[in-house]
Amino acid sequence: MSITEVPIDPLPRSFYAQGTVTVARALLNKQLVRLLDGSLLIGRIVEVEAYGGRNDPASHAYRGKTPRNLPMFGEPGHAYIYFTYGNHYCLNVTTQPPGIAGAVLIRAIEPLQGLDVMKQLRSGVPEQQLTNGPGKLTKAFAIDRSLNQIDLTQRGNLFIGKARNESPVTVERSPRIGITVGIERLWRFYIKSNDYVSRYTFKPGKRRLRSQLQ
DNA sequence: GAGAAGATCTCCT
DNA sequence: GGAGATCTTCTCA
Repeated sequence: MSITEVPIDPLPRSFYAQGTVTVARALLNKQLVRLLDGSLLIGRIVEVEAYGGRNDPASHAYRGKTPRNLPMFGEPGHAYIYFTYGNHYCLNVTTQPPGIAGAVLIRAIEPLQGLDVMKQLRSGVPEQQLTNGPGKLTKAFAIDRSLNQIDLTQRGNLFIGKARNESPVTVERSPRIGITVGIERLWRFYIKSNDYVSRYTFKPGKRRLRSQLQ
């Protein structure tokens, strides 16, 4: 399989240049495409979270520009991939015009193609748990920092496209998961009753003090 | 330079 | 449901 044979066209830059919450909602039901050593991996996006800029205390961009969050301030439609908790990568797509921070975290996808490769990369976990979490999906799709800032509007090794026969879905919203601030905003969006959504009960982040660990 | 926190996952009880 | 693993990033002195 070469990249030109993939039957999905990348979403245009104008799609990502909209408001972050608008893009987050619109990304549901779109397809995440990964070309890995000749294998094609495809998953349907079923859960996302929107993160803003200086006005969003839960966002990496809240305190301004840093080396890590630079992609959030750049051109829309690029990948922002960061490493967290010493173990996991998280995949975001950048939104908003250059200079205005915004990104959408891809929290869960439904595997559609390339399941054998995903199972290998995830050490044979059950199918339903292959990609039902931000750290899980990046591992199943072999997404790491080498793909940070990649242009998702081009037919590269990673992009997001629209299915030709996209069926309508019911979207639900909730507070974002794993954060301790900004939980009053319902900026998490997911497809109702989908088996691959990471969780259906809201759980805020836990603030752990080192002194409490000892 | 040191200390603290973290957009998570998995194992164990 | 709780806690440990693990290490990058950021803040503060």
